[in-house]
Amino acid sequence: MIVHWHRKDLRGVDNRALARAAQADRLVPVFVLDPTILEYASPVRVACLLEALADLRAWYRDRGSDLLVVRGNAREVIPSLAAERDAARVVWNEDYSGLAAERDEAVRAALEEEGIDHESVTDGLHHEPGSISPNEGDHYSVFSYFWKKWRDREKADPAPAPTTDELADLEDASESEANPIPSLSELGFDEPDADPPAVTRDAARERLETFCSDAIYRYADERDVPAAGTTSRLSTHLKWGTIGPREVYVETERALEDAPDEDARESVVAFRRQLAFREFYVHLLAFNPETVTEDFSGYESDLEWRNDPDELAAWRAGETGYPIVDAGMRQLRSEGWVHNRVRMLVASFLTKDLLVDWREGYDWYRHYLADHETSSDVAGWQWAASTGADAQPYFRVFNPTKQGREYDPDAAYIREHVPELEDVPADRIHEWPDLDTEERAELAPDYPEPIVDHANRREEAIATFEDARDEG
DNA sequence: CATGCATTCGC
DNA sequence: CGAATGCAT
Repeated sequence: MIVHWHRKDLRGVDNRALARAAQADRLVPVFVLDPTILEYASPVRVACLLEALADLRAWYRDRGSDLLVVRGNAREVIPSLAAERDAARVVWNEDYSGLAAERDEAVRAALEEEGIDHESVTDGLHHEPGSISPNEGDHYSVFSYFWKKWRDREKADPAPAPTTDELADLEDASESEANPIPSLSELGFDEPDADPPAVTRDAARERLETFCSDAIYRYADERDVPAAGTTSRLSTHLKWGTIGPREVYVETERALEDAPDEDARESVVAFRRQLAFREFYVHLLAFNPETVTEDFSGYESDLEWRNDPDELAAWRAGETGYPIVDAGMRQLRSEGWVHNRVRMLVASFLTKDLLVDWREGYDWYRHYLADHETSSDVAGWQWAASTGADAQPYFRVFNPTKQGREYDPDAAYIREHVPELEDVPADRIHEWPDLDTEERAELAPDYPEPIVDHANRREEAIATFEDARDEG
């Protein structure tokens, strides 16, 4: 038999390593709850993980098999489990992010020491790092060139799910009873603040099919409007692997065929472009693992971050007095998810207006986002901070007031997340930082005063970045 | 408000 | 080869 080690591929359908192994021998699926990995987790993410595990276990049990859930260090658990069951091979799907890549190297070494065969394949993205590259060098650092090649390259079909016959019969295995999926508190985590949508196969398929039959056709026009609900919301499923990238792409092909007009077709392509962004960032991190903590493109001298603890606390709490910033920061806590335009805008506010080191923002996202991916979040934060691979110019600073007016004209998104402003008219909300203090107190006595003046802070930020550029 | 990246052009 | 071009969530 072959051991399939599940990691960020919590599904039986469209799972490449699983499908390949199934052709060779009976499968024993296993997931390892590794304390060294859990150290970097957070309540909301562990809650998602446990839900997805329970769902996957049920999927296997429906097929007369089971998912073994083992606690311990993967480098010990995987070889010993393979040896105990006399497995011919251990297979898994690649994870290119820093910590996982290190762990996998250690597991490979341990397996080799035991003389156990192993194999890993690319599954979480269409084109693996190194496969899309410029004429010279191993990866692109500018997205548009990457996109041209990604878009035109042929995509694989979804991988078939293993049949009942291909799965090891684990129905009576005492191991299954001996390794119940632990609870959040058993793993030492508090209940999360957020209550994110279900991380299950049914929820993932439902989301994908709903999105690809309707909203995808308006995606190009509406994706930047947080109140419109036109984004796919597939990020959490892609992160945990409750949906496979090939499944998603196939639905975009169907959507393209069914598209009513040229605008709708372009909209489908606009969505694919976002799928490509995700893969672009995986490549960037795979070839630049140090950028998890280091600036991608450094300035001549270190950036003089202000790092004011009170301002950071206000940003975290969603109490900055800038309505759309606060809406985003509160959505983060309540949903474990934030609309992407708002992610960019709150990131700009933290790194530019408040001049707080992007790593602080990254850590906060890492704690609260159910869909946190090292690759996407590091790249996103560094882009916002103008330290990224394809950084926005340092002098480009989001204007939170303009962004609010432009993308949330009716203030529906703001009001949904900032109840203090529920009864304040949209035009007042959008000019909030420019109103008189008395008027603000009258309109929304419980809502905070703006903690900074954006115009001043913008100037100061640009000056700070210029200083870092010139000296050295 | 710049600059660097990736490609294509021109010598 | 270097210059010119197009372009950047």
